[in-house]
Amino acid sequence: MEVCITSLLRDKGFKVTPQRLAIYNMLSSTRSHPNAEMIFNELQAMYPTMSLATVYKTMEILKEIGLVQVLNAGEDSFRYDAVMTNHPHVRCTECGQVEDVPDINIDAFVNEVSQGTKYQIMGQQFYFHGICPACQRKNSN
Amino acid sequence: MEVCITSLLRDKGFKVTPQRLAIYNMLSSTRSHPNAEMIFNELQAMYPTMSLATVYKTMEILKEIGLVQVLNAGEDSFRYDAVMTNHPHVRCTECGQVEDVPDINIDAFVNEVSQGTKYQIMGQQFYFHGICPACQRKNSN
DNA sequence: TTTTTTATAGAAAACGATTATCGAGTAGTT
DNA sequence: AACTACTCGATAATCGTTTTCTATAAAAAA
Repeated sequence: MEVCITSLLRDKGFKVTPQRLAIYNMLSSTRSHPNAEMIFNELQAMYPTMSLATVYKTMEILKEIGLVQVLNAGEDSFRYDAVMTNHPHVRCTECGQVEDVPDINIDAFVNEVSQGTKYQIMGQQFYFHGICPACQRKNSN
Repeated sequence: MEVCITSLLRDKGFKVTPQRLAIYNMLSSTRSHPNAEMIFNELQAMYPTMSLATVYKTMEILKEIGLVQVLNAGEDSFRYDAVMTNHPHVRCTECGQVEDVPDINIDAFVNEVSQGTKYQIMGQQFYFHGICPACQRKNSN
């Protein structure tokens, strides 16, 4: 991982800095699909001088070199995901958490759309919203 | 249509105003999935005193009474659609236009996800991005 | 290792979409 | 017509994100 991001950055003419490694490591070791502010807060303890602008600029670079994808789950801020495989996400409308939708093969559906439209399809994003198990339990009490 | 929005507004305690009718009529007679500013610009000629804030406030109400849905196609602004059936959208990454994906039945796919997750699914949005026919032609020249 | 070059980090300001505030005016009711 | 509550439009505020600028750190050159 470390090697991967290091060489990828260098190859594209970007410098390898502690901040970039820290941001990518934090993102690739969580499943919470954090937004910029969540990443910033998480890194505060270890990197007290980290700037929110640095998070944004780093995400821009990581997106450019293909290490993260940007999620837009219908909120007012963007979330980031270091898992680059194309998978649907589901957001809880009560607690706001965003999770992966597991064990779903989207290829057949994507192919159907690709063939049914005259667009040259380059990618897609699927977002579901609903109520997560924890909030369902909370509601039934 | 006119009757529909009029009674729906009244039933929910909202007043029927020329601005609200104009905004809804404009939205329901286009396929361009405009954002607030596009709606505002479109109505400038007929309603020169229309405020952008009024567009936003009206969209909030129309969403609440179930006459429009909000689209989030990965841009920095929201788009609006007066067609309430759940259908995928595709955005051209070159010219930025957003179109409906026609003739696609998403029910089977939605059901598969609903059963595969522990969430109580309430809705979903599918966005594709690619290059539209016009831009493909433009590129090949 | 030292020097030189160039990109970067961080602070602060700028930006843009959206929302809130408020006073004057209008819709719907009596 | 009169009354009440809601709404419009102008403006300011908000908030996520981007830009600007300068000291500094990373990489290259010497």
